[in-house]
Amino acid sequence: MPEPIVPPTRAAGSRGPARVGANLRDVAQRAGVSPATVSRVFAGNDRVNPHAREAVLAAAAELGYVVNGLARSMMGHGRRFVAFLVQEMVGPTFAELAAAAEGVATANGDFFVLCTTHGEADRERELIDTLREQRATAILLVGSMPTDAAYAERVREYARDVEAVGGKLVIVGGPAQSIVPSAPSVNYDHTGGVRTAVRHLLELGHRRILYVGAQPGFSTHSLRLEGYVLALKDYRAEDEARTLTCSGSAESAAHAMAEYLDGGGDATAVMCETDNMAVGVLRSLRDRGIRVPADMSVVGFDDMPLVADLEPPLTTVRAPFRELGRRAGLVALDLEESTGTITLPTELIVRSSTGPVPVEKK
Amino acid sequence: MPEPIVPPTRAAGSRGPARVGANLRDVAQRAGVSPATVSRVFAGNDRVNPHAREAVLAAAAELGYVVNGLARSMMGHGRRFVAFLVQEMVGPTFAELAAAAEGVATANGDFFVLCTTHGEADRERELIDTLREQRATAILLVGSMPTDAAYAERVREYARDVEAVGGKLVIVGGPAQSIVPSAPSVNYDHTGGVRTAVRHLLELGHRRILYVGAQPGFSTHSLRLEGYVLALKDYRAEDEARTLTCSGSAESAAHAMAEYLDGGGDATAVMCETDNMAVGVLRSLRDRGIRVPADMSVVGFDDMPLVADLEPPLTTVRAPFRELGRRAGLVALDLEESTGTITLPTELIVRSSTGPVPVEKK
DNA sequence: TTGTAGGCGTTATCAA
DNA sequence: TTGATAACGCCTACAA
Repeated sequence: MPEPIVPPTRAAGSRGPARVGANLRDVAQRAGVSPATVSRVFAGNDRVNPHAREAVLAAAAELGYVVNGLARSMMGHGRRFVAFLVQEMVGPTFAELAAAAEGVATANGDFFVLCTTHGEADRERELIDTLREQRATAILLVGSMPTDAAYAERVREYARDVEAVGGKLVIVGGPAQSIVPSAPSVNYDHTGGVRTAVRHLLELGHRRILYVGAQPGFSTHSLRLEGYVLALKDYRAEDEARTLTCSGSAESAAHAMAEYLDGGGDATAVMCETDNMAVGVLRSLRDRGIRVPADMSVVGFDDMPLVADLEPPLTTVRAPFRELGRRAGLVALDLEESTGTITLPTELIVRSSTGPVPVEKK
Repeated sequence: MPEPIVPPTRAAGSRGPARVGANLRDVAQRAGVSPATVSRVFAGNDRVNPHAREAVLAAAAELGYVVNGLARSMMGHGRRFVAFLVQEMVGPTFAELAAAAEGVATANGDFFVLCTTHGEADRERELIDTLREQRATAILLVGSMPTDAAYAERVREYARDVEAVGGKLVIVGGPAQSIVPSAPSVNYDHTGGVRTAVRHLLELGHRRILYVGAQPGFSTHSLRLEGYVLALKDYRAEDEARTLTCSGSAESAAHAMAEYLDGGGDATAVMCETDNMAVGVLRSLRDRGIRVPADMSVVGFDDMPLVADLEPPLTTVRAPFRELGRRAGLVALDLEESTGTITLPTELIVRSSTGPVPVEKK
């Protein structure tokens, strides 16, 4: 007959927080061994008498004992956790990137914490401070970032502060070169991707190619725009450069494109900084009866879900978001050594939204 | 002239883990006060002499002191965290839902931990155990779940175990009724959404309406299919029921639909369990030159991004994922009281993929 | 208002 | 192999 289960003993004259559940000492007492032995059993590797081990396990089961991970962490033996700091939890880039990084962390028995900054600097700083309090193993700073010197200095400060509490800052998908000597970064070839896409248009005979972008002063914009400029130079067509700026949403791109067309814009092809903007551009074109690609070619960037199902299916640049997330996770948890910048390649996916330049417009 | 900064003192004969950074005692010593005073300064509310406070703050700054959140949590005064358990970090439902729940947690100064189960029961159990170790404040079990009794029992076990360490289990977007007496649940009206959509088709004159679904034995399938059945009954058309099953991806839906059509299927409209399946169905229809909605009407569910940009724009049911996430976060952190089931309404978005039944086929 | 002392739950060391 | 003891960094009741 099993003994009645005694509620966890509360130390006499206790003044600590209210206890919930049993602790290691409770188990030890019930099993008739010392706390150290119980610890050894649950830590795993240590040699402990099978007889004692069994007693401990039985007592633990009866008491519903669950190791306290917080206490373990305080001793430096707990699970680690990586934090993922992103502007918004949306867009094509987010899901795959996060999923891959999470996969690495979880597979390693660690945690994945998700935080959104909404692009606000104050919030970003607050989140980093909070994460420092919790002794985050690593912080992944993800996405487009301001390219000015002030922000670079800010990031160096983040890195310094995070390192001061034993953490690590990793820059993901941001500027081309790490802006912090001590912080590793994982990135993909924004510039090369756009360059290849624009060269594709040039090879089809286009010369008057419009670039539709957003967020001047941010890394994604600068890097991708640079690809456009380089491609034009490759074909000695730099004089034909023309650009349009919008806020980044499909709506804003549609609006900007409409204005461009109504203003007599003469481009025969459009390179969009993101698929989202390409969707807006396509809308605008459809509204005006301009056929794609017969009258105008359109290229996007990201290869987000469903763009292959648009009418016409969108030609776009695919970035290796899954691999990016995986590598970022690996670097964050010191499963892959890296101090510099890792840059992953991009790939042009040619579908049906691009075609030869219209003859009458050549 | 500032005194040289002394490295954190390591207790003589220390045997604990390697220390990193300064602790409360270091600050106290440098400021010439007791640890209790420092604690009071950083805890915030306590009354402490402005003079002493200043000294403490100065010492902390010099030492780069950062409160140890882990130690705080052990005392029951740390930040809390809610864990989000989902099968996959993809799909239309995920981003908005997670973003909203994260927003609630972060706004409250708490954390948001993300875990994917990949639909594996073992992994789910492991994750919950790990989360119990870390004393998660709440665990959000998100998405479609098996409808069998064994799984219900399993979830009851989860709830019991989580509660035993002071946590809380919240069921989000799953079965219609909470399957655990003690666990609150937050859901939306799957059944009503499909029922309204199918009634919309019936009102347009359709009778032979095909239902395309996935994952029999899971809650999302059962609940949505039930809406289809009810709508047919509403119009005394239950004899016209016909269903198709696929794995859930657009590809599988396209394949299933192709087989249906090639087999002489005579439906004039299709109700798809998800937008993803609708995309596949549309592909299949386009391949065969079947016009939508002239020859066939199609309805989806989820209103995922871009379905308004398909050709034709998709009629679909929108679920309030953002609100769902917000409420789930609120309930998880006890910011909203709820023990039963919260059910949010859905909305039919009529676009251009649905139209009157073709005359010759009536 | 401040300091002292004891406790939160764990693990490492050292002696038995 | 086991147990006593002392950390880890923090909070709080109580006394001063």
